[in-house]
Amino acid sequence: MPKPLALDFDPIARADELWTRRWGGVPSMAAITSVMRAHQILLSRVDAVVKPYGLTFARYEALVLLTFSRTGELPLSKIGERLMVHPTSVTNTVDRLERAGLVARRPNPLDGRGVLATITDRGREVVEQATRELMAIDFGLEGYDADQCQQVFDLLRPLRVAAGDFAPHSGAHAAAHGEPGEQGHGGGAV
Amino acid sequence: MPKPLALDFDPIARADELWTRRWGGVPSMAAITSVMRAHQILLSRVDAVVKPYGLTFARYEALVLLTFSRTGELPLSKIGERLMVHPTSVTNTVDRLERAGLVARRPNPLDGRGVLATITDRGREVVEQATRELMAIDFGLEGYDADQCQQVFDLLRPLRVAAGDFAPHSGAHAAAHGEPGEQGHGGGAV
DNA sequence: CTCATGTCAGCATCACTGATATGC
DNA sequence: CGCATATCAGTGGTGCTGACATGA
Repeated sequence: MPKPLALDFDPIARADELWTRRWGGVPSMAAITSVMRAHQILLSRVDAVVKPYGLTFARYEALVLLTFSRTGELPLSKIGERLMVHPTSVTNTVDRLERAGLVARRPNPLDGRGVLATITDRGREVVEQATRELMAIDFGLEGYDADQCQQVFDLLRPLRVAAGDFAPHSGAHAAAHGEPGEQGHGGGAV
Repeated sequence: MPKPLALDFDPIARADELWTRRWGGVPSMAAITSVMRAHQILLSRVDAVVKPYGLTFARYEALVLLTFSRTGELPLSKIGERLMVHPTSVTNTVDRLERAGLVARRPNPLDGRGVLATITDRGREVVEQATRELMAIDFGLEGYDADQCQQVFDLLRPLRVAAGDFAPHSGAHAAAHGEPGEQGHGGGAV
């Protein structure tokens, strides 16, 4: 469980030393590799928790998003927009959830082209349970207090803004708050 | 290029509001989704830069690692260790690089079981060029100054330590420095 | 007609499991 | 012998392009 500790030094720090000698200081290299590795660690943790429910973190996020809607259903296009995933990925995600009996598809009565994904009762149960478990491990961020989590959010927010994810409206309200989301790691920006 | 701005609100911030109402405050949710999205943005940026060279960021990292070794060659096992990727992934990565003529394989003279990956002259040229381009865009972190990059590194380091990536040796030396690395997003820890 | 929505086929990358050959 | 070093086959998840049918 402790995992033998592969290295006796920080590989990112080590690489930076060599990098600096060769190409000069590049602080962004340490930052991006840190993000890459953090993503990998966190994803493997949450995926492991959610796996027994036949879910991946991406599918879990979609399910959560549905519980956030008043009626428990959303057009697939909305899902893709909020989760920032490619339309074809939404189709795929909903396919899996549907086959697992966690959501159902039905035509959008307001738009003949569209399709609504509706969360089922079983879907709601699964979300509740999985969420409890995920909260129990702080979504993989055990050891990080509220302030540190807030720092992560604040620090990475400008990147999302720069990528055009959303318009940083008037108030820096949200930023000064630090609020989690059901969003994700889906489609490509930039 | 500016990308129409999909949303007029921060989806992560929005989700947190709803999340808080439903399950109570969970600061880690905003943090993890921020990391997920940041990973996606950065990866798409660097991959785009490196693509013309027939590389992915993962392969680029492996190539850089080779240039860091005195002789320009490393056992595949070492590569996997430093890049934190699964052995089978290393085989795959080296396969691609070899087919592209950027590295060559040869048996390890010191260990009959092992294989060395050696960077070729062309591999060195490609690394130089790709690196120049990546540095020009700050590895996707344009807009982040040295201090902010350092914060990202510092903030995520405890997570890597907790995952058992390495033993945080005596001095907080490295941490107090903030150094980039060629590391990555390979195999799973935890 | 143009545009949006969703689906499908297909391709590339990647992580991992399990089995295997080889050598320490 | 047990263990380490690759490799190979196969699976699953994901992301994207291109093409398409349908309807606003």
